[in-house]
Parts: sequence; structure tokens; C-alpha cells
Amino acid sequence: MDDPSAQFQHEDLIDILWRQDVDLGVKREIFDGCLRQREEENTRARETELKREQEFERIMQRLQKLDKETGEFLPSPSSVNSQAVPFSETLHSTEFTQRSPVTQNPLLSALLLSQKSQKPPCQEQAFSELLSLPDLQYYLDVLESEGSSLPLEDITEISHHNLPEPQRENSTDALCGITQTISDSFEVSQPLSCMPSDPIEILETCIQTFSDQGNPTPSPSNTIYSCSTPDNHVILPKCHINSSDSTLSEFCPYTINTSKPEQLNCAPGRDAPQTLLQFEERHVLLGFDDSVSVGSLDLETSLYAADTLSIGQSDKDELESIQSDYTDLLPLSMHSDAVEATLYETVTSAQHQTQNEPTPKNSNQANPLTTSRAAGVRRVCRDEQRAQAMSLPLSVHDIINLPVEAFNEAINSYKLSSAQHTLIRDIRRRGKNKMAAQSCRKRKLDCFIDLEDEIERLKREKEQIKEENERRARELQETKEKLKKLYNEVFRRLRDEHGNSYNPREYKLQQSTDGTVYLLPRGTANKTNTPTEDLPLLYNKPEVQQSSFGDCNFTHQGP
DNA sequence: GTAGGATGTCATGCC
DNA sequence: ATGGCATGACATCCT
Repeated sequence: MDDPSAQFQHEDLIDILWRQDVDLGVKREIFDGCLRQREEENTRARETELKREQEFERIMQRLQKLDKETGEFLPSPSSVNSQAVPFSETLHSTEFTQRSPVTQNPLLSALLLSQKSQKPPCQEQAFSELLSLPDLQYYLDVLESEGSSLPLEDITEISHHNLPEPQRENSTDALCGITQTISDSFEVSQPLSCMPSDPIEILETCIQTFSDQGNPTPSPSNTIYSCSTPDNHVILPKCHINSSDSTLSEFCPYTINTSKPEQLNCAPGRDAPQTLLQFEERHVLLGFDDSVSVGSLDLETSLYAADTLSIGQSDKDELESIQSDYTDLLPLSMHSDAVEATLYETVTSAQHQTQNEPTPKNSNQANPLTTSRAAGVRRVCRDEQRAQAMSLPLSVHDIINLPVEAFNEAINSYKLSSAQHTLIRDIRRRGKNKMAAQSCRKRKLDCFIDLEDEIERLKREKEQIKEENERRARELQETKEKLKKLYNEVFRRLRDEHGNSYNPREYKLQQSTDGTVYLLPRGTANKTNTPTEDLPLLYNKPEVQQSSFGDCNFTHQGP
């Protein structure tokens, strides 16, 4: 401490800290002795290193900012500093010394300071060695000249290429050493956002970390904030995610799973809180975004938020998909009529509002597709909700549509309870019957349509037949008229052997089936078509007789 | 409040 | 015997 003013400030700070703890029985020598012993150990080297540490601090700040490339949400510079600054600097913070229960406890404080005088120099020694490297100095210059926006890899690349050949390997090693040292010190390797924002927690973590230096066995507190597990599962105490805990949501980009996975296969309890909790955890496991999975409140918020926006068709489809997912995943225990009505109101409200038109209540202009879908939201999903509630291993679609053999193999491959077995059979039966009913109704409708078409066709055919009949009746009438005229003409020209005409009231003409025409006296009922010998044969085959009646041949027989 | 359409579900018979 | 299909009847929901 060559600078008298700096030393005065240091002494002043010690006095302030001591006065805070004097009521707790801490002697002045605890502070003074430890610090002075430490000051004696470091002396001038410490002074120069402090400068470089400040430089390094600046570097670390910029390195944290550079981490934008990973898309990670970085903590505030204060928390970053808390990680990057050596532990001795942290202890000098008045905020920590005033607030931390560790430093407020004289025994812990003394122990802490004694550890500080022993352990931290190892860390500081490493920093000193690193910062004393010539290539690191070059790296600092590069940082100064290139600005703070370069990613770490780029900076490494630049420094590596710009460095003289012998220094390149050392520079890379130095950077790796820096990052390794930091990660070793705090066991925070990936999302720094998972570090606690509370300085007290940071301090306690650091204390535990430094206390465990040299002990390879990870203590719970050592790994409690570790975010670098391979499967990205954040090891944290129970983390309740809800809309009110926005801070935690921000600082926990990876959702936390504290339940065993196999628990999700168990049938959920009937009590709503537990079901809701499992519902949330299921979302967590499925990797849903927090904004969607935080619960019904947020979903409703998102749904209603969509109300105020003018969204396109794709958005509407997505919204409906979300709604479908939501209703599909809604546990059966939540499926009371009230909840159902509320849900439906929510869904239909969103749908109506997204169409930017007034609610078509009791209006015939309601979009049939929308209303049909709205009804379907409730109806179609019942079995899906039951399946979800019973944690059936097959989807409803598969349950219904799989062939019998595949279906039996599938359900035999799982160990299902009797309730699950019954439900899966019922779902298949209902699904099959549902499709059968739909096809049956469609057939019936088609049948009605076909019958109506047949009725129309038959009506048209009937009209045609009627017209044909009328036409033929007219033709028949005309033919009859012609025949009557012809008959009268024939009868008028007919003569007996004396040249007298026959009386039409006494005789008539009749034609047999073989074409022969007979003159029959009226009142004679010739039932047969066979000509008799006593009947006058008026017309016969030409070779039999010739008569004088026109061009016809008559056979005349007297009465 | 009521009528009517749409749909789901059950019961039953048949293959 | 079993499963699927067809269909009438009823219930429910919605307009």
C-alpha cells in the first residue's frame, strides 16, 4: 500500500465493518490482523496485480456480453462481477459484509477471513499468472481495439492469427485457462442466468465452493446451481412456475422437473391441485414453452390476448391448435360442466373475436364451420380426455383405427389395468360406432337424395306416359271414326242377290280372325270365329269367291 | 321458451 | 365366440 489515501480508505472500511460487528463480540484484531497479514504477504506485487485484475474484470464483463451468440440471457453486470471478481474483492463489498448473515456472525466471519487468507491466494495466484502472460496482454490490447462486440471465438481467432507464432499456442491455452478457472471456481458453465440474483445466495455458494476446494466430491450446494448437466435438466430445488413468479421464469429458461418421469404414467388423482400440478409437469416434460405451459391463466391470457390482435388465418389455425391441445390435455377431473362451459366460452370467444366481427348470437350468419368446430371441440375430445386422464399409452386415433390384430398386440404389449382395458375397449367401440353412425347417416341422407331424384324421375316419366296415352287415345279415336265411316260405306254398298241393300238394323258386318268378313243378322251371337254355312260370307280369300263390293271379295249367304 | 338440425351414444340384430 | 357393421332410438348441444 504505497498510496496513503488508499490505505486510509482501507483502514476506514475496516473500522466500519468492525463497528457493525462489535456488538456481536468481534474483536478489532480479527479484521485488522487478518487484513494486515494478508497485506504483508502481497505487498507490492499485489498492488500491480490489482491493476491487472481490474483489467481482467473489464475483460470478463465484455466476455459475458459477448455471449449473445449463444442466445443466452445473461445476468446483470453486478451478478457477473460477482462471479468474475476474485473472492477477496467480493468480501470487500460493503453490501455483502453488511447483509450477509455469514459476515454478521463473528465466528463465521473470522473463519471466513482466515480461509480467505489461505485459499484465495491460490486463485489469485492463478489470475496473476494468467494476467502476467505477455500474450494475454496482447489479448487485452486486441479487446481494446476491436471493441466488445466480438464473440469469444472471433477474438481468439484474431489474437491467434495476429500473435507471433510462438505465442499462438500459449494464447489459446491462456483463454482456455481463464474460462476453465472461472468455471472451476463457480461450477457454472452454461446458462449463467440460472445463477441466483440474490448476492447473499451467491456469496453462500461461493463460500461453499471455496470451502470445498480440493474436495472432488460435489456437495449438494456445489451443484445446486449447476446448469450444465448433459440433458439440460436444471438441478434446482422445487421451482414453482406460475404467472406471478416472473423473476424465476426469467432466470430459469429451462423448466424444472422435480418429479419422476414414471409418475406421469400413473393415473392422476382426482383432486384438482395435484392434477393441475401434474398437468404443468407434463407440459414441462414435453418441452412446452413456459408461456404456454404455465397454466390455464396464461392460456386464457394468451387466448384473450389474441382477441385484441388482428391475426391471420395461420395464426387462427395455430390458436385453434393450441386450444385443441389445451382441451385435449385437460384432465377429466377438470371436466365439470362449469369448467367445460368456461372453456367453451373462452374458445368460442376467441374464435369469434379473431374473426373481427360481432358475436353472431342467435344469428343465421354464424359461420357454420366455426360453430361446427366449436361444438366439436367439446364433443370430439371426450374420449381423448378420458384417455389422457387414464394415461392410455395409445392415442385415440390409434385405438380406433388400428386393425384388430395390431390393436390387440398393442394393448397386450402394455400392462394395462382393468379400468384402462375397459376404457380402451369402450373408446374403440364408441369410435367405431361413431364412424358407423356417421356413415349410416350419410347413407341415409344419400338415400333420401336418391329417393327424391327417383321421385322426380318417376314424375317426369309419368307425365310422358300420360302424354303418350292421350296421343294414342286421340289416334284411336280417329281410327275408330275412320272405321265407322268405312263400315257404313261398306254396309251401304252391300247388296243381296236381288240387288236390295241390307237393313243395318237387321244385319251387321263382322270380321273373323282369319280376315273373312261375314254379314250377320243382328241378334245372332256368333261366339266362334268359325264361319258357319248359313251365314253370308261377305269377304273371304280371293281364290274362294269374288263379290261385287268394291275391291273386296264377299261371300254372301242367305238367311 | 321452443323447434329443429347435428352429433354422440347405446342397444340390438346381422354377418 | 368375437368383432365389426348397420340402424333405430334417445340424449345432448347449439342455433
